[in-house]
Amino acid sequence: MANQGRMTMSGLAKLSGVDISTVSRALNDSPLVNGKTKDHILKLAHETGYAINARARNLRKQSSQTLGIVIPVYPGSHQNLSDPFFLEMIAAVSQAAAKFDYDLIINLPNSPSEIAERRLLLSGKADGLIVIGQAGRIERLRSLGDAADRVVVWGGMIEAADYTLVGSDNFEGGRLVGEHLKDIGRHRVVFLGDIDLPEVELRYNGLMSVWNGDGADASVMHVRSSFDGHEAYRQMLALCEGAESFDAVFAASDVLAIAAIHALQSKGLRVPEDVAVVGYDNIGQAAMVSPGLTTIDQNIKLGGEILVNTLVDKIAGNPVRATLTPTKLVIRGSTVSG
Amino acid sequence: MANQGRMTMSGLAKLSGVDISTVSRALNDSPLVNGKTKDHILKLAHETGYAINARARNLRKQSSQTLGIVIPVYPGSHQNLSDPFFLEMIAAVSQAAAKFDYDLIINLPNSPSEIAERRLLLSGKADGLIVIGQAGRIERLRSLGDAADRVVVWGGMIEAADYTLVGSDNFEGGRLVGEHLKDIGRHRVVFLGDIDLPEVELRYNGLMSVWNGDGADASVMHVRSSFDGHEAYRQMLALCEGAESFDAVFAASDVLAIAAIHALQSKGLRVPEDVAVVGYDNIGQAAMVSPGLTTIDQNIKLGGEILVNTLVDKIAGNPVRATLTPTKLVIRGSTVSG
DNA sequence: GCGACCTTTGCAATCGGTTGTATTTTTATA
DNA sequence: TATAAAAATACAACCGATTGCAAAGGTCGC
Repeated sequence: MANQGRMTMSGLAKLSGVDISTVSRALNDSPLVNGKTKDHILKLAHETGYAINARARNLRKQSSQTLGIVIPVYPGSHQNLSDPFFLEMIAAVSQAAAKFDYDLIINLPNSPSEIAERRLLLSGKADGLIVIGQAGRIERLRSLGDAADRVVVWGGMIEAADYTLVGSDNFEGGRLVGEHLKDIGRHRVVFLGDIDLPEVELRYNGLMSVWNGDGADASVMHVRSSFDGHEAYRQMLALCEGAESFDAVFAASDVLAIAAIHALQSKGLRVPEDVAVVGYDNIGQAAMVSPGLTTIDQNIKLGGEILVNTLVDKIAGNPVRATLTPTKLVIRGSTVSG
Repeated sequence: MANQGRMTMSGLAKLSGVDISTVSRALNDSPLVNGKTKDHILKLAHETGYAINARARNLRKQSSQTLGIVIPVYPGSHQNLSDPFFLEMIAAVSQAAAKFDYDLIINLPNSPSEIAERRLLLSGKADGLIVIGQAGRIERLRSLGDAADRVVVWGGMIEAADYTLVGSDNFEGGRLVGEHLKDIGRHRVVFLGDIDLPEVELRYNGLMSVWNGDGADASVMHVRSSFDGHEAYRQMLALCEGAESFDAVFAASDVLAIAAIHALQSKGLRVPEDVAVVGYDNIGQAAMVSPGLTTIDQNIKLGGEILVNTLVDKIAGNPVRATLTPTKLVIRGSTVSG
């Protein structure tokens, strides 16, 4: 029993003695249907456990009430796999999408060359696409063609982008960190990250801007690292073994910052007394590591909402423009003790 | 130009001068179609940038080539929002699903009472569902009815389950931790977690089993905490301020363990010298915090694969049974120094 | 009491594929 | 060359909804 041969609208139509079109209207709460009729049909639908067949509805309505989110986590470089930033972003986007009754398809491409993203769009599995991060895919994003008007990208604002961008103010984030380091009297700063990535470059530029025009009594050293904590750890160990001296580290993400602290401490350096460390993202763990991590909060929740709102607007055909979300500094024990 | 009025199969049929059914078969690489014809159609499809309309295909084939994954992250209790365990699980499931050409819809219910999960199934948006964790929803899972044969749950093995379970061996994980603590001579253990959650209870029981029958020269104290790092932090602070003495903490997750270390260190206790700390999950950060975290590795990647394989089997109508994935201890600095 | 109008319902086309079966064409066999 | 068998293609029904339009029933005013 149960619903083998699952209930359909025409089944309900037969049961209730009206036409299938009336059933459809009733279930969609159309004002065309008489109140009593509607109630009757709704009751029947409830009793039989009927649920509208999304597949049929999607086909007819030429929409799937589904958004796609593409996150560049390549198994080869399985570092970011565990960067909580992504999960927080997924959660933010998912919750924002739910407000519009959109479901969310998550796509973790297996390689930078993957084209699954376009597939989702062209096949109609998703009505729109959110891409997290533009690193390594700027060219491909630019060649989206007419698919571009159903795509929104999370990333730093760059000139070259002719697609819709939403992102936090990376330059300002970097600047805030610089100001803070200046405030606490640190002048020999290590920037840990890969400035070939657009977002990271902006953070770096923001940091540098603090000392521009100033008496050049500060030095910033770039130590290149991907977003892989293990790589950052190795780089920091190597740095400690070198001759350079420094009193602060600004890492391009909290994961890198945590790795840096680990490396510093294992070399006998104290944080923050010997070296102050600042991260980026303000992931949940940032407050829980010891010492607590000073970091930049990107307001991911707001970012996710804006991403979705923007995309929904685009899908509706409304013009949209790039958006910056605010950024703020969160000070904890990794830069200020006590 | 471009594809306003996007290309369809019947468009391709007209272009190539064959019937639409032949086009369909050609695109699906059916052996019924002549090689030359097939090539011709494929070439045309490529030139026009044609992509099969998934909405139509799904309707006709009564399947959507999509799986759903439900993750209980309630915004009210936004703790777990950042637990990297979930992201690693999502990644594992996503990659496993891709092997079967399944896309993945991610659903983060807004409250424990949410029924989005059934909706995905009944509406046909998803062919099957993976539910991560059974805490607080055992009753609802048991009442899935005939939907149960398209659902697989990740969680600890419990008797009451009449749905399909896949999970790591939580009892064994707890036991391994117990053995390790015994090995390093710790006898006054704090268990940090909520043993009302089935998985956590199993870990607790595993831990306890080590000293059963033994001379009861060991004590285990249960300190209740949800999976929220902040709560664990507060609980540990309170514990430190109390009179109880202990030399080890076994936390139900790495996030809790990291929080515990933070609390201990802020109270001037040394890890591992004064208190050894063990976590659970082996998330990416576990190796990166200081000291490195001794923890149980659940092999999430394998877990994700088994979840998907099992679900695909169920969808195909094959009988399946509960599966345990192996578990292993990873020893780092939080229990053994040097 | 009759036409105008409003409310409610039904009819039928449509969304874009898939697939069982019939039909045509080609190849193989005698 | 006739004919059976095989290969290739075409026909048509179908998946389960949505929606423009027509039609039926009912209300109202005059």
